[in-house]
Amino acid sequence: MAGAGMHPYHQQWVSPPPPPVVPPMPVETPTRASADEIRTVFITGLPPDVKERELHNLLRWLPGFEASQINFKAEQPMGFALFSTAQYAMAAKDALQDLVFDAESKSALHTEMAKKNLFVKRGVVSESSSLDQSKRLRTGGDYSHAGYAAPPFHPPPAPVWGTPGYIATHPPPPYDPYGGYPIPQVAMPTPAPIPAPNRYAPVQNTKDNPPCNTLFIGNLGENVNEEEVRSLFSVQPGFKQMKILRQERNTVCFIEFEDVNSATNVHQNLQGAVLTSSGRGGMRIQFSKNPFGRRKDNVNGAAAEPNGAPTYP
DNA sequence: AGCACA
Repeated sequence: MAGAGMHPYHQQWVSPPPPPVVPPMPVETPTRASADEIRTVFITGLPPDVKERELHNLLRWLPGFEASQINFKAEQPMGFALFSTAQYAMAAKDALQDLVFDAESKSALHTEMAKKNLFVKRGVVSESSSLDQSKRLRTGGDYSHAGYAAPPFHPPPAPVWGTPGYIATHPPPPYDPYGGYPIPQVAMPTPAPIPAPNRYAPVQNTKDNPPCNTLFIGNLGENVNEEEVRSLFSVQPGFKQMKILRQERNTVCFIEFEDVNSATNVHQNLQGAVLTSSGRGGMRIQFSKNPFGRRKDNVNGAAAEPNGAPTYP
């Protein structure tokens, strides 16, 4: 017989308030937020030369994002990202997990919930008068997610692969940085579907030239349709101009891009692409011996210099 | 394998 007394259940049980959706009035929320719930994500795997701005610009698109900070004191930068609720933080943690932050340095993020919440001061950002840049906190600022602009991710312009057959590839999955992360559907201008040929054929590309901003297209049939060539290349990112050159038995083509990078992408992505009007196999794409608009080097002059000293006209 | 333009 337990003399426990009365059941302590009273109507005092206030149903827990729903997550803060839209407070009726802009109440100054005291920084000591909902007590102990952790709504901060701890981020490692950032490249050593990461800038706070870079992390901030990545995070600012995530729902509920409030502020971020990087601690550079440790050997490796440690990032902290504060969200308005624990759910948002956990969703963001999952969304960022293993995200390739920097393809160049191959750095992928590792995220976990932080041990402590990121402490947000009140006026922040602009006030820290240049004393210690590393302590400056980046807050969510004014860009709420209401106006959601296009996210800063520019999916790599991977053309929808045809079936290169010789490399049994699957079409790369559409790049989704949020990976199943529930974000409001926003009508985004479909990132220019880059037409790709529907067929690729193997191509032996022996002896190429050093990368440059101009591509040499070989193995085009003699009566390939220039417009078909143009419509394929002119939509590739970085395309500047092309020149088709009809020779006796075959046709070649030069394509200038804005930079070596865009040329290199096309060099890879469209290698072996089959044009219907070509009547050959796949096209062979090489880097041009001379970039567009540059005169061929004086072959029997400068190039023969034994010490390699270039001679200028 | 074929590399122009200025």
